[in-house]
Amino acid sequence: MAPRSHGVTLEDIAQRVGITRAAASMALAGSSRISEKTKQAVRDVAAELGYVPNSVGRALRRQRAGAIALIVPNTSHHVFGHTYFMHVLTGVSTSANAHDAQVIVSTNADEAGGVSAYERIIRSGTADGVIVTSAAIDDANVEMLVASGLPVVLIGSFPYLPSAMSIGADDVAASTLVTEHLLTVHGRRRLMHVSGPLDHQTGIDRRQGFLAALADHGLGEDAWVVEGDMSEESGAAAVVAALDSGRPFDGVVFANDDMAFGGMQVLRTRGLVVPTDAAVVGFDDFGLARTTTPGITTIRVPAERMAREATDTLFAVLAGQQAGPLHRELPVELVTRGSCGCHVDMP
Amino acid sequence: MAPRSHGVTLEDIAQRVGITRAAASMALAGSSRISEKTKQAVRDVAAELGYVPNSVGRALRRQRAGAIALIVPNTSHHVFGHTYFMHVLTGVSTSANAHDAQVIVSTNADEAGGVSAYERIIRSGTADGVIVTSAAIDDANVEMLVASGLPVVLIGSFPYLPSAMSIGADDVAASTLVTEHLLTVHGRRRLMHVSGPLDHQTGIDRRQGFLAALADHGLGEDAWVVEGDMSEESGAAAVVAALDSGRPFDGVVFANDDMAFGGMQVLRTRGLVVPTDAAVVGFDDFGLARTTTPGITTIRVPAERMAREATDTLFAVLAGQQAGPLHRELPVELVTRGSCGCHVDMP
DNA sequence: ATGGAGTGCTTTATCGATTCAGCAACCGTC
DNA sequence: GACGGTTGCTGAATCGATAAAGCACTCCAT
Repeated sequence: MAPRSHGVTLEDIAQRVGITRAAASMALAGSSRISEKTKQAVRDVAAELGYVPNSVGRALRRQRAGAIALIVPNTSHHVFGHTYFMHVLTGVSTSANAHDAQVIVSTNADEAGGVSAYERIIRSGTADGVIVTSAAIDDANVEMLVASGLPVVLIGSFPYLPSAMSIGADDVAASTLVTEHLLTVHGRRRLMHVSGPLDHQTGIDRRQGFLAALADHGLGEDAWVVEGDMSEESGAAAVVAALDSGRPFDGVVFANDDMAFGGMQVLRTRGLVVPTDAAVVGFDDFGLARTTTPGITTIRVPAERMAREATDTLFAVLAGQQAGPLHRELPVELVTRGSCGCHVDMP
Repeated sequence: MAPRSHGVTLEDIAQRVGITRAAASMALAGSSRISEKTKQAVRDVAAELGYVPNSVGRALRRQRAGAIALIVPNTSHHVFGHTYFMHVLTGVSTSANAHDAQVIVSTNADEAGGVSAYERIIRSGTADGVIVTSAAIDDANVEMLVASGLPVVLIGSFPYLPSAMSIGADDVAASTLVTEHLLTVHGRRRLMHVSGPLDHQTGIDRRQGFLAALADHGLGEDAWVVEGDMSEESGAAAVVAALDSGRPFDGVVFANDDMAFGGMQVLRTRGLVVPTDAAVVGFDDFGLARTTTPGITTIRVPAERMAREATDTLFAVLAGQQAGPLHRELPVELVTRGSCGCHVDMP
């Protein structure tokens, strides 16, 4: 690559003002050891030349990059192409802006050389800390990263990593809540659950919430759970298999909205009406659930807020203000729409 | 902030092997001036210590950051929360990964001090080049950035910036294509167009395409165009106003899918059936159009590919392989669904 | 045996910003 | 008028990696 077009350095300013780099630096930093007259002169010249401190030189000297990384494991590829990620990015970006830091978005694409992207980005000094989202349970990299003592905050729940910092949502309670809704408000009794992948805590917790609700109603005996992968296709496939099995059901609790949408399409194709023949509920409310017909009753996951608070926490760690491990779970909200029978859409 | 936990440096390796930093550096670089034996020793120690080159030191010395920035103007705030951005990020990220570069995502949030975020990020050496997306026509920062000679590639069409590099889609032809579809295939004659904001080239071009199609059919005289802002709400508002005006129409060409969705909801609320009473077409196909009922006939904009090619071009510029200005327009594709009358959805 | 070409490293300088120890000049004070 | 204290800067070192020049030493050809 060709070298970057040369910028204005402190040296340029110093020469113009007739002082040294060091003095110019102190002047711009507002040191009390520099005369007001010189400070003003330096500021004037800096403005005139359009001086912007070279962040690389500064980072080297200060031993911190002024940037944080947002890492998305490639294992959960569907996540990167998902609306969820936008919310996360917005939250991370908002917090980072408030802390004058850059955001580096990184996928865990290259695994060569035994050093994971997680480690590489931190050890290389490119970023001062990391936000990790949608990590699988068996992702050894996350464990390694947390164990290494580098500043990391995870988005999600990681009960098997007690020393990690994380901000999640109360998936279990939320899933119980939405299942209860079908049981209590709509009197459904034969529910199926299409779970997320069970190597993600989200998949486990949402299934757990479903099972807990059934148990509360004495329906725990023969709970019906099918594992999906959060994709629209897997939701559709689960419903196809359920219909073909002949086992009756009057409601389906999907672990996310994408699968719920896929399932609803199959139901419609088979001539079944949602919610009359089968009520449907989803999870996430990242956008899709609002736009389908009928709208999908779901749990609103505050992804942006989770990301923002995770990032705020990361900056607190970087500032030395956050000591021990910390896990927060943000409250979620039930959003009722047409798919459960609550609101009848327009004719 | 507390200093970053100290990493392994070349000095550590050099000491262990019994050579100097410089030799260690050359060894890892594979220089022919270092004996095979020493090279192997250095590689072994580097692996053992988990050495990762400090990207800041390297960037300072090499005078390039090894990172590019993706800038989204805050003026078009709705864009950041839009699915479009995901596609762009995916494309940029893919190309950057292939070039071993980091991606810095930046909003143009802070405008303080007269130096725009655009300039700051480049002048500070944080990024070697910039991808700018969704810039408004009157965004002086983009002009300044392009004029400064810094490596920039724009996503979109910027006919008023002839010296800029850009990759866009042929919005005019595409809009003509989808309008033609309503005119020719579905025999509609009274079309309304809800445009995007006319301070974006996209808004102008899509309107232009609509008008051209009407003119081709001798309907150019009293073309009906309303300006929206690409939001669902503005699409809804445009349809409300149209219905209330009493002026009859049998089809609406929206400049994007969000507005089409908003419009369709209003039509349904007013008891009108899409496409029977009014055909609807959108633009973008970033996800929404596929999930509504009926599905929205639209133009598929290859956002990810645009972003990928824009980023590839940026790297070509950085490598000095791309000289003159360049503007490419990628082909778009008509995707027919239920909202125009082409496919009847399931009962 | 002597100059030229390798070979394999070391030394030194550099990138830009920042920090810390100095060091003049000047001030007031007893 | 010598002395402590301030004011306002300079000089040098540092962060980590790397490029270029330099310097021993070996080897081969003439």
